[in-house]
Amino acid sequence: MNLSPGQLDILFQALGDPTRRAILERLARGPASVTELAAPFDMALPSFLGHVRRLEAAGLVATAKDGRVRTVTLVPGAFTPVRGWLDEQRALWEGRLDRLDDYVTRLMKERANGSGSED
Amino acid sequence: MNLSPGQLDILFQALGDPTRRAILERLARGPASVTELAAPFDMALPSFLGHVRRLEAAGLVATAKDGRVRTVTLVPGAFTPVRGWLDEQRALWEGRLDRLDDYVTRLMKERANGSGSED
DNA sequence: TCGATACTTAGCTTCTTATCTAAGTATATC
DNA sequence: GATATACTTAGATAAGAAGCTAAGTATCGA
Repeated sequence: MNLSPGQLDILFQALGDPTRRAILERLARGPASVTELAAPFDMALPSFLGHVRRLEAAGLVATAKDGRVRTVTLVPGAFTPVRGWLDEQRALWEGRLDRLDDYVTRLMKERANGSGSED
Repeated sequence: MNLSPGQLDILFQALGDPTRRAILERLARGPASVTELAAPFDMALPSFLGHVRRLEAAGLVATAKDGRVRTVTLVPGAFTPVRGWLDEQRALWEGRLDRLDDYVTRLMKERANGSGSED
C-alpha cells in the first residue's frame, strides 16, 4: 500500500501550521462544529474555514453538514503515512549505524589478528 | 523539555517538500557535499542550496565548510519533536477511546442492572 | 414569515516559497 | 599565475498561502 507522491507533502504541509495542529488536538477529544472549533482563535471565520478545508484535503479530518451545522471529526488512521516515513527514515539511519558498527568490528578484528605493520 | 512554539512549524514545513525529504533519505546513508547531493535533481544549484539551508534552519541537517566543499550531515535526534507531537496526538486519541469505552461499559452495566425505565 | 445563526463565496492584499539567470568569491590544481 | 571547481550572492518572477471584509445562502426557532 504505497501512497501517491504528493500525499506526504500535503500531510506534512497541513501539519506545519499551529492553528491546524491545534484543531487536530481539539478534535482528538471529539467532533465539533466549525463555529465551536473556531471559537478559541482570533481569526475571521472564512480564514479559519480555510484551515479546516486544508485539513480535509489532507485527509486528516472529515466533515459533514447536517442542517446548517458542519461537523468536523478526526480521521484516525490519517497520520499513518507520516509515521511510516519517519519510521523508514529511522530504519535507514539505524541501518547505517549497523553497517558502521560492522565496519569498526571488522577493523578491530583485523588489528587483533595483528600484523601490526600499518603505521 | 518543551520546544519553542514555532519549532514544530519549521520542522513540519521543512518535511513538506519532496526534494528536502529526498535529501534527508540520501543523508541517512552518510554525509555528502552539496554538489554531490544536488546531482540527482534537475534544479539549478542556488535553488537546491535553498533547500539545504531550509533543512539546516530546521535543525535537521548540519553543514560545515572545508576548503571549497560544504559537507552536509544528518542531525540524528532532529525528528524527535515531530515524533513527540505525533505520539501525543495518538495518546489523546486513545485516551478518548478509553473514555468512550468506559462510558459504554458503564452504560451496559446500568442496563444490566436493568431499571429499564430510561428511553 | 422574520430574525438570528452557521456557514459560504467572492475578491483583495500581503507575505512566503520555489524557481531561475547572471555574476561573484574562495580554493584547488596544473 | 591561469583555470577549473564548488559554492555563494544578488536580483527577478511567478505561484501559493494566510489573512481580511463584504455580501450571499440555507436553516432554525419564535
